Order: sequence, then structure tokens, then C-alpha cells
Amino acid sequence: MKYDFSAVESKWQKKWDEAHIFEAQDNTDKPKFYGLVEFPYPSGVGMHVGHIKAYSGLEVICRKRRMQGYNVLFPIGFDAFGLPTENSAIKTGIHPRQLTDRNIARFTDQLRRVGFSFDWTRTIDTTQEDYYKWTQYIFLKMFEKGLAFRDTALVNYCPHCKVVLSNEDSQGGKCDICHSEIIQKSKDVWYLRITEYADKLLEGLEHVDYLPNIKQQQVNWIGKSRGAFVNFGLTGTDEKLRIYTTRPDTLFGVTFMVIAPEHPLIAKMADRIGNMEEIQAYQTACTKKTEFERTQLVKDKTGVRIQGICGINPVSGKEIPLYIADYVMMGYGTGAIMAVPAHDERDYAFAKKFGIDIIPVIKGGDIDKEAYTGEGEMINSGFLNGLTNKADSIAKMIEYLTEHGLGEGGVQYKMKDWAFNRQRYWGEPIPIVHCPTCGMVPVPYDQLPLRLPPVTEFEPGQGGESPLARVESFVNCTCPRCGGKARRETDTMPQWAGSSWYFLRYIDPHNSHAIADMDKMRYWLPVDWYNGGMEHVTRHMIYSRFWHRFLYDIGEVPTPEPYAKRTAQGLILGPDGEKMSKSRGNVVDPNDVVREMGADVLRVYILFMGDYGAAAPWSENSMRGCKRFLERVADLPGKVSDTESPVLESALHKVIKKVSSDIEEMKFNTAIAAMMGLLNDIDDAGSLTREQLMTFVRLLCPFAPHLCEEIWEQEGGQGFCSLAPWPEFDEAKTVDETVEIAVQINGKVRGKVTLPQNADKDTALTAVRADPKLAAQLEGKTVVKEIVIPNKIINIVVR
RNA sequence: GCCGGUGUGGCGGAAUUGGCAGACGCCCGGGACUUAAAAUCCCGUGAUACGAGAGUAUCGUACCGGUUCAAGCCCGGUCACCGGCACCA
Repeated sequence: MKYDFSAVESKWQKKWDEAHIFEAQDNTDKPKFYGLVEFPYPSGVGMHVGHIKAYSGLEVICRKRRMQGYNVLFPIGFDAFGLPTENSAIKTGIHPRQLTDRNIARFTDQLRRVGFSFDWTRTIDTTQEDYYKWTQYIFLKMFEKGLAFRDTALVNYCPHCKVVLSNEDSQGGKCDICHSEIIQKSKDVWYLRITEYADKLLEGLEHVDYLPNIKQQQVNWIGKSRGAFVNFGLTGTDEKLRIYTTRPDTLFGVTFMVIAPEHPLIAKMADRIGNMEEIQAYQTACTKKTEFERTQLVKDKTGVRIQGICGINPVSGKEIPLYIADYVMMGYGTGAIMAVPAHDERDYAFAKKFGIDIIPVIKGGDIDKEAYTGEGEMINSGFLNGLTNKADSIAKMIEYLTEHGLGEGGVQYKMKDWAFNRQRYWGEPIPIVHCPTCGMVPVPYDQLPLRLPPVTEFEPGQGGESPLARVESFVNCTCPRCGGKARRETDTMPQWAGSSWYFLRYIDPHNSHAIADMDKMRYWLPVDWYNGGMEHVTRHMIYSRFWHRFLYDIGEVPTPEPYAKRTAQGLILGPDGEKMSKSRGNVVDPNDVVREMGADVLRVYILFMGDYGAAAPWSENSMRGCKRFLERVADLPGKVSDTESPVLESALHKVIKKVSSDIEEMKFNTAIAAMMGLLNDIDDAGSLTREQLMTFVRLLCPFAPHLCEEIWEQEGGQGFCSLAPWPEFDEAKTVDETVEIAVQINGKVRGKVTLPQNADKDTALTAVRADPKLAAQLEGKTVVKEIVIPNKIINIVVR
């Protein structure tokens, strides 16, 4: 049969659509399965084969679940606010609304052509008013609870995009969008107090099934450490200098202190500092350095001694010099440290450079050469002397500090609060009014959504303010509280806002009274399986878990965690083995593949490439192998006969078993390999029965649904193959009556024997001796040991 | 530096978790069909040595060592590459 994939594929896409077979049911007693994939950003360049891979995994799983009788929710939508569209609007003068609609239409068309079984009735677009109304609603709830607040602080700022970035958006000191160097700038910005949820986010990980590396990355990102806050005295004042340390046990070894260049102590003590000019010069030098430069010079410590003020060690009473240095960051702990050069590498480097004393307090190592960071017996440490266990020393010191009011135990997180505003047009307006008398007043809930006003110029202003600031009719308003003249907030929310709760909206996408109906959420939540990219593990995943947990705490959602299970797909690399990118010219367009090879080939190939979680290079040749496979499948109806081969029947049941379990483990490559193998078995057998064909077609259906529907229909299958019951295997048929077992002599394979299933040791050894070749090998040797592992191996040790 | 991961034929990758290494696919070689080519089908295909030959032997999962009747898998050490974080006190 000449298989016309393009006609068959559009035929079945149309039929599925008309029969509404992939739409989730809301009121049923069926067990549910909520499969979620990361919704795409509808960029102007269209889809990438990487998108297809990201969706294909759960596509197969969801299709299998439907065949297993589940009520499946497998939705898709578009995360459409954000800079790329806005930048394109600036360039072309076309309104982002139009660009977004155009891009979404294009993405939708591409996704449909691949035959994904999404529920298209629940599609969402984060830039629609009835969607971002609820994004604003959640923001206001956070504002009410004090979790959204304004503060003046040093922020990551991209001079090229003219925008404030969160920590998560400026990883590696580069702007996530344009990759320019980001700089530190003092600005009045909005924050979401995600740090308040650090412990809950950490604790929640214990109750979810994420891949171990995903969990680990989140744990590292949150970066919880335990230690102590210690208040050091300062000479000539009652003022205390508070520091954070994870090593309070080394307090007796403190020989100097360091504060960050931005530390407020400098300004406060300016009149007592003897070398203010020198210090100010140092501060200026530091602000000129980018974050990147500051972290690059790891080994080369710089700093300036603060003249006129010394620290006082609270346990020994010793006076110690105080420095300002940029190896201490204002953003972590208290921005001030106690330095123990004997037992900390950075302090050691600094002490060596500035000629500061190094006093060991832990025995071990050679402090003439390097800092000793290991454990050992405490020395030179007053009441800690003689202790050998680090945890004991820490506990005893914290107890001492607490008793004497010198400090206390505490924890710190690397994660920082989420800088939440952007000086841009294409985002959700922050629904806050600035009133000269009432201060910051939330827009009342019944006035949501606060709509984006129409504008024609999308460039940020000269001072880096949002384009919204130029729209007088938007900015000028009355205070909802006092009715007086007020000004609206003109900043918008960051890209990550809309995606922080989208999985809730799929449950009830048209609800105009709530985020989603509570009963529906009780049925559908949590998301059973969420798949996406590793690049979102420390951003979107943390943000959305934070929002969800917050919504749970205020009773708006029924579960503390949004996602029960999370997996990640690996990248598709270009044919050259490099990451696909426009500049390298190695990008593969899924459209081309669908046109030339068909959607089924694309789907099967992407899953056959290799381990789903690993990166793999694209190979046109390898894909042709998949095309051959499907063409041979298309020829199967011609091989149907009534004669049944028991060998084939057994092979079929083994494959049902393997494909069923491989899909659950996302081992799609071996599932497909098993089906290819079965096809070879069919050729060996010469024919297969109609029933066997129908079973095979159902197994392959989640991978290559168009072809399978076509065969299913041709061969008189009932209804849609996509909804036919998932094949069951007969365990008895997967087990062969006899097994061929390798026989080793001294660990080397010397022959094979065929034995009944689970044959005992005697039977096995008798068979070995009955084999002339093996018997000859054993001739004249002394048998030392005979190892028989039923159905696996026989090993005879001889001398 | 820290955390995580990977290392297997010419290539993508398998290996029931300690039991015949290289499934499946690609590439390549040979053959069939064809005027010819493409497509398709069949056979072969880790390396080396011996053999005319079916075959036989040795070596082989980054490297060194160990445990075990048996190691790609476990343990100790080394190297390389990839991803994330990075002066986090």
C-alpha cells in the first residue's frame, strides 16, 4: 500500500476535532489524569522541534491514559506577555496585541498538524483580559497579606533592555533576554516576599515526586543554611555590628571583621572614621564594577581598613580591626561578617594580603600554608576547648551567646525576594494607586481587570519609565479610598506572573467569578504529571509553587503543592551536535518535517532519538529509519491471515508488557525499539492474525495515532483507535517454556544449554554434562564450585 | 570551588539493576529486483589473530586498582566532557 500520510493525517485531525474526543469531562466518576506541559511563548519565529519533544512525552502518556479509561485533562495555552513581542512591536510599529494573535494562530496551526491530543476548548492566553484579571487578583491578595511590597534596594538592571530583573532572570550576571551585562542600581521596586515561603517550598519537596536532580536544584536555589547571628561590639560606641555565620564554633578565632561596601554603618559612623575619603573612593570603585567582575576576581581580594573603629569579640573581649571589602555582599546575611582566617579560605586570602593575625582554634591542617576547614579538637577557645565534634561546639556556642544576650541561632537563604515590576508595556498592569494622602491603595476587586490602555509607542521613556507613564488618562485617577486625585502605578508585572498559576485556569477557563471552581479544583488537582525544561526548574517552578502555596494558605486552592510529579526532557541538538540556534543555522523546523515525512514520523523519531531526558543530535538519516518503520506498519494489513504463530503471539505479549511499562518510565526509545523488533518478528513469522494486528495498532497509537486510526478503521475497528482499550498482556504468554542459558567455565562463556523454565540445579548440570562440547571442556578438570542461577546463568569453576 | 549528570562499535543509543555487552535504528559492504537509478527486499557488520570454510581463540563498556564464581553496573582513586550555582560568610 502506498501510504499517503498527508491526506490521512488531516483526515483524522478533522475527525478527532469533530468528535470532541480529547475534551476533558468535568462531571464524571471516572478516575482523572491531569497531564501538563509548559505552555509556549508564542514568538514570531514559530515552533521549534524542541517544543515538539517537550509535548510528545506527555502526549503519549495522556493518550495511553485515555485508552486506559481515564478522564484526561491535557491542555495547552500561550504565555504571551513579555519582551520579545514588545521588542518586535517597537521594531515594526505593530501593536503587541496583533503580533500575539498572529503568533498564537501560527502556533495553534503547527500544534494541530502534529496531531497532539490537546483539549482545544480550554486554551488560555495570559494576555487576555479575562485571564490577567485573575493574575492581578492574586497580586492584590498578596498585597493584602503584605507579601507584595515596595522597597528601595540595589537591583539587577539591564541597561540595554532598560528593565529591572529578578535574580532568577539575571543568572550569571547576564540579562536573560538580551545577554548584556547587568548592573546594580538602586531603585524603588516592587517585591514579592518569596523568602517568607522558603521553608514551605523546601518542606513541600518532601511530598512530591520530582526527578532527583530537579529537587536538588531547587534545594540549592533556596540555599538554606543554619548558623548564628552574633552581635559584635564596636569601640567607642554602644552600636552593635550584627553578623551571620555558619561557624559560630570558631568565634574565638576571629581576628578581623568585614562589612560590605554598601553597609549602612559607614554613613552612620562617618564622623568617627579617620579615612573617610579612602573608603568613599573604594565604595565608588565597587559600584562601577559589574556583578560579573566582582565575582570573577575570586582570588584577588581587595578592601580598606576602617580607621578609628574596631570590633570587639563578644566572647574574648579582644579588639579586632574592621575592614570594608567587596567580597562581602550586602544581599546575603547582614552584609557583615566575622573573619576566621585560620578556618576559612576567603578570610585566609584576605588576612595574608593585609597581614592580619591567623589564630587556629581547631587542631589539624597546616595554617602556614592554607586555611584548615576540616574538623578537629577545639583549641584557644575558652569554654569550647577539648570538644571534638563540630555540631557540639556549634550548639554550645549558640547556647552561650543566647544566655549572654550576644546573639542567637538563625537560618539564612540564598534565595532573595522576587523583584516584580518591569518598566514595560506588554505585561499585566500592577493594580495599585498611589494616593498622596492614603499611600498605596489597591484597585478594588470589582474594578479588575485593570486594562492595559491602548498606546502606539512602546519604547520605555528616557528615564526608563514604562510607556504607560505617558498615558495621562491611565495615570491620572481618583483614589479608591478617599476619592482624591491620585496616580496609578505605571509598571507592569514580569513575564513569569501569568505562568505562575495557569494550570489552575485550565481547570475552569471561562469562570468569571473565581480563579476556578473549588469543586473542579478538588477533582483535578494536583497536576498528576508535569513535564518541561530544566531551565525552568529554578524559576517558573519555584515561582508557581510559591503562588500556589500562598493560594492554599488563603484557602483559594485545595492542595498545598500544584504538581505531584515533574520530569524534564533533554534538548534536541542540531545535526552538528551543537545547540540549535538561528546564528548557527542548524535549526530544524517541525513544519518542514511534517510536510515531507508526516507528523507520525516526526513524533516517532523525536521519541526514538534516545533517552527522553538526555540531549541528542538531530539526524535526518535516523528519522528515515522511522519512516521506513511506519511504512512497513502500513503494509501490515496485507499480511493478515488466519494461521496463528505461537511464537509471534508470545512475542506480542512481551511487547505489550514492555511498551506498557516503558511508557510509564518515559523510556519511549526502547518502547519503539520493541515495536520495531516485533515487526521483524512478524516478517519472520510470515503473517499475523487480524486480532494481533489490532493489538499492535493500539500499542502504537499513542506514538503514531494517524496511521493507527487509519488501519483501525480499514480493519473494521469499533470507534476510534485513540479511545480503544489499552492492550492487556497475558503473563503466561510472556514466559517461554524453555530458556537458553549460557554456560560459563571459570567465568567465560563456553557454550549454551536449553532448559525448561526454572529448571533446578541438578537438571541444569545434567544438561551441561550431556553437551559434548561442554563435557569435553570439563574433561580431566577438578570442579571447585558450581553456580546455577535459574533462567540466568551457569558458571562452573574448575581447576 | 560547590552541586548534579555523563563517559559503551563508524554514529544515535540498548542491557531485566551483579548474570551471554552492543537490543533497535542509522551509516557502510555484498546480493536480489531494475535498461539504469531511486525506492524496496534479503544477507553481513565491535576489534584483532588463526582458518579455504561453518568456525575457533584473545581483547573489549574513559583510565588505574579492589570486591565477587561473575562487574558497563558495586567500592576506592584518576581523567575528560556537559548542565546549574558561585567570594552565600
